[in-house]
Amino acid sequence: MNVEQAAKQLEALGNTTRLQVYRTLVRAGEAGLPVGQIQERLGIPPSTLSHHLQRLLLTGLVTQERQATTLICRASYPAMNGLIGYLADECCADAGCGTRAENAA
Amino acid sequence: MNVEQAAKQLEALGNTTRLQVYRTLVRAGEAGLPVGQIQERLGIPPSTLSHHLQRLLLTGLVTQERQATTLICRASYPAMNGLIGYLADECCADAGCGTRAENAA
DNA sequence: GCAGTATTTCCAGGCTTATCGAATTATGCC
DNA sequence: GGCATAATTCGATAAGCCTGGAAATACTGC
Repeated sequence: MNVEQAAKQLEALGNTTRLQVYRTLVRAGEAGLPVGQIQERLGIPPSTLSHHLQRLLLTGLVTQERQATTLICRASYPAMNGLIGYLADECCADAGCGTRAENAA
Repeated sequence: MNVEQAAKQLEALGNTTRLQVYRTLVRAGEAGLPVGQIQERLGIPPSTLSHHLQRLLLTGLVTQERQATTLICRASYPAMNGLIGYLADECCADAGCGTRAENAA
C-alpha cells in the first residue's frame, strides 16, 4: 500500500454519502445488498448512487456480483483491513499510541 | 464519532499531499515538526502547505504549538485512534474480519 | 422478440478543492 | 523602532466533484 493508493481509498470514504453506502454494505455482511436496496434505504437517486458506487468499486473497497437482473454489492473486508492496517502502521510505527499494541505483543 | 465527522477526517487524509504531511508528522513523533521543516522536506510551497495544515487542524488530526517564531505541528494520536476505531468498528461490528478480534475477546 | 425491471451512462449546472505567487501578519532580537 | 525570519491570508485560476433527470443498456421470463 503506497501513499497515493491509501489517499484514493481515504478520499473514497471521505464523503458522507459514500461512507453511508459503505457502512450499509458492511452491516449487510457477507450477503451483500442489491444496488436498489441501498438506494431505497438511503433515499439516494439511482444515478447519484451509481456514481458513488463506481468510485468505491474503482478503489477496491466494494465488489459487485451479478445475480440475474440485480447487482449484489459487498464491502471488501480485505481492502478495509489493508487501509486500517496502513493507518495503524503509520500511526504506531515510531510512536506508542496503543492501537495495535495487542498485535505487536 | 458520527458519520459526518468521520467523513470529514477521512476526506482530510484523502489527499496525497495531506497524507504525506500527516505521515511526516507521525514519523516525527512527540517532538513534532515546524511548518518550515515540513515544507522543506516535502518541497511544497508555503501557502499550499498552510492551506493543507489548516484542513488537518480543522478536523483535529493535527495540533499546533507556538515556540517563538516557529509553529510546531504534531499528529494527534487520539484523533487518529478515534478514526481507526470507527473504521474498525464499522468493519467488524457485524462481520468477523479479524482486525479487532483481539479487543473483543 | 417483447415487455418489464435493474442499473448505468449521458449531460449539465453549481460548488468545492488544489495550487501558488504576492502581500500581510506574527514574533523575536538588537 | 527597525530588521529578519516564520507562517498565514489574499486573490485568482484551473480542475475535479456532487448532484440528479433523462436516455440508454443489461438481463430475465414469457
